[in-house]
Amino acid sequence: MMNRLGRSSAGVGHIRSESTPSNDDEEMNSPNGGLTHNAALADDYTSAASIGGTARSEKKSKKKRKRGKSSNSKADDGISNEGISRSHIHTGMTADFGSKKHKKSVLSPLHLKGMFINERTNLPVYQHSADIVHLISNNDVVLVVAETGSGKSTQIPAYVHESGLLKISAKAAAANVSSHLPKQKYGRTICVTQPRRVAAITLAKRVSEEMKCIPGTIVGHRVRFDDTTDVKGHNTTKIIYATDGMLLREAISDPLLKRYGMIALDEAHERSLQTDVLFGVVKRAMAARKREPERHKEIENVQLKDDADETLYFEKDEEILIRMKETAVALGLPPLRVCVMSATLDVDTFRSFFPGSSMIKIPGRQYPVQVVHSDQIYEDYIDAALNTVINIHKNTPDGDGSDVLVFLTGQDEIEDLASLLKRHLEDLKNDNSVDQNVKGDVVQNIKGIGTSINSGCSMITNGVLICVLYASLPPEQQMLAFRPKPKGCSRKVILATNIAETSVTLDGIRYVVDCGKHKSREYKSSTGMESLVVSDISKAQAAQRMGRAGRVSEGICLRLYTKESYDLLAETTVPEILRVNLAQVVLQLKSMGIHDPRSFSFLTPPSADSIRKSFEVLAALGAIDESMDLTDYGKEMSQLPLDPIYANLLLQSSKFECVSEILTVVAMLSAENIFYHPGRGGDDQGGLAARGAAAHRRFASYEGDLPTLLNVYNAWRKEASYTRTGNLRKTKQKISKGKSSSALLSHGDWCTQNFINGRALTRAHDVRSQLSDLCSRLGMDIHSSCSSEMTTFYRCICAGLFLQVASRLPNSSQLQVKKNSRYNGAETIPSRGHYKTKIGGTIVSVHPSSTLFGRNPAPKCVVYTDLVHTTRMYIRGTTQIREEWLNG
DNA sequence: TAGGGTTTT
Repeated sequence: MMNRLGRSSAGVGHIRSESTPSNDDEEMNSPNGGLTHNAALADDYTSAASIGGTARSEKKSKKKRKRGKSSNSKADDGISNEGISRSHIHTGMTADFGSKKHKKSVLSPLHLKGMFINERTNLPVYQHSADIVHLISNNDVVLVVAETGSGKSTQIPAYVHESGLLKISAKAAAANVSSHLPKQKYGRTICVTQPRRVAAITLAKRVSEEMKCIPGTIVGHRVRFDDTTDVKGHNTTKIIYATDGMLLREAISDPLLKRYGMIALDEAHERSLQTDVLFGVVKRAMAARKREPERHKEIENVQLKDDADETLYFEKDEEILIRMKETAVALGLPPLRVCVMSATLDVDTFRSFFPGSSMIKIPGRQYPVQVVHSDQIYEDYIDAALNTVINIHKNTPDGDGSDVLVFLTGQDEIEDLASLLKRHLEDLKNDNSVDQNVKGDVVQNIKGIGTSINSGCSMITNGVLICVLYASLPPEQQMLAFRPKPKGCSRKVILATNIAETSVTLDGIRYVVDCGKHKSREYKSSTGMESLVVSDISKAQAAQRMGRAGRVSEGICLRLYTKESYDLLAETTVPEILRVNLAQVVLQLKSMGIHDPRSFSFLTPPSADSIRKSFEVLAALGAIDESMDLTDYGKEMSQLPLDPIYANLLLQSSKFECVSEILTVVAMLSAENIFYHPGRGGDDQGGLAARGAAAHRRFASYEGDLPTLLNVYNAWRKEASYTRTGNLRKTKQKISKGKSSSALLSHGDWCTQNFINGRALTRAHDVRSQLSDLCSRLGMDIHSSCSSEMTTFYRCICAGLFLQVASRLPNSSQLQVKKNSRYNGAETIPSRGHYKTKIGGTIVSVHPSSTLFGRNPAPKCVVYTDLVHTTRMYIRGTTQIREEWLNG
């Protein structure tokens, strides 16, 4: 840390302005056709650019901005070079229009009902509204490539709805098949899927307002614990914004997705696990609802080997598709239209997945962002980030719209940089003799967050508010980054993980500092081992980070890596489906009637090994039988929105008569980040880390982490009924209607005192209620409890997690270690404190966050919830068991 | 001796 302080002159001084990239439209975010927000900002722009420190870069940046326009329009044309249907931005015409003449270029404003007509017609997407509707009406699949701010997510569903397209096609379909059918009830609704809850909720709200309807009538959202659709009756909501996981759930009971006439898969470029699975599910439904009687060529991406079983399964899947088609015909289902909405141009992937799809590109409404790469490779990017931020602060005007967003990989780095920045800003203050009273004023002016200023890592120094932002930070401390700057504070510097890439939006950011790294989860199916590794981001992520500087005005993105390093980055992020344990996905697919997930049409097929491993787990849990068919038990498991391991644990609890306790444990495991661990990295004012640890110790169980989670939940509930009895009763009523309890059960003080994440606990509470309902429906007695008879509880944990057992190694033996490992050249180390996993035989240690860490004597045998590789191999979520329980 | 980010009838 000290060496960082001592090297304050390095950093941005070495960053030079890059010449305009001529063939890379990610580099410059264009001013778009007809929208000019940029001209007036030229002065600010050059002064900001001068942080490079040379007259050369100033001149270049002016030139660059000019060239940026032309280079971008070139890039737009470049799309058609991808071999996709040609799309001209200014007309929106595409070759897929075929012979039909296309006259109207936009929907008449009269077509747009409700409020915000001006706002709606000013959006870039409006210029293409008629084209989009036309494309959607004439193609099964339309790919809309549009950057942030184009209005695609709010407008396209509304255009389709307002055009009456789905009504017409439904009627037509009914007429074609059997005219005696009553009023068409299928295929009338539009579903827009989102990877995140918040997005689904806010989009639905916004579109309701725009269409001047009460939320839940024509437009509604459907996310876990919160469903505002169909308030007026059965299937009355016509535009549903749902999380993709929610639509996936729906597909389990209705693989034909009968209700929907169009499904829009938004944020497709993010390639989240659920969106990826949904691609295949939607494609299957589409194939089944297609009107042409082609029956045998629908399933693609099949890699058949000379294996009788696999052929058998393929035939089974084909039979199922034929049955789905028969159902679709019998019900008169109209064809399913699909609209894929993506911000990046990974068109080859989408195109080969949906052959014959057509595409349209719409400009975003982003201000241009100048990208500056560093001219050297930094070994210590925290140091480089520190100096870059200090240089920005010293050399650019502050005030509104001058905030800085720094992307780092994790909490430690963030806290580290926060304390370094604080010290440097204090030094600056002493140098510049800034008004010493400012700091005091500022703290007084932030109402309701005084405690966070003192207790967290966020702080105000020299008129600069340093905010930290990462997922496990309690919400009240996250809020600091979103609130307007307090009086007397001229600049905000936000230090964030990739939570700020997509999950949250921050206003007023002008400078983005990007370290070029992120932490990502990887999964090895061979060992069942997860690892969390720091790795390079992709170009798509770099563009996403850059875009955060151009939301409200022109911005600057400073990359702490060279242009050469940038060029070597992968184009897109590895899809999640290639990086995670697929047991739950495979179970879901099986329960949708897909016999062999290897024949399932994945956008990017996961490795056969990964699927085989999932099969092994499902077989071991009894979810599938020898012929790989779903068992009754497997069907029950698929009803529970849990990883199959936990679904099994929960179902086992009936036998042990401790359903109540296991419900709690499983719900707590579903909610991440229950414990808040403050201030390890930064300077720890008032011994926060120690206070946090002491608070957590009060809940610790001698037997391990799962009983500890039980203790936390029970303590929280006790607190809840003690302080808020009235509200709690209300909450229960609310939950029974399927609504979230988060508004009423926060228990902020209790959580703060105990360093517990209140939001996570509230979520666990919601999950628990949902799981209770589901268990009741499965005929379980949800009130069955072992009360103080904890041995039954541990036996149940053991029966549920029997695949995740590790035994202590004898203390006397020695372990071989790899050369150049952290053990300083030693070839063997004492085996003390090490465990060996029962399956896979991996040598692991108990994770330091576990209550069993450092316990003396260490338990002989444990079950664990996670096997992770970080700095070394760890088991987390450990609980002591007796080995003999494993046999019965 | 240490936890990127989502999400599920």
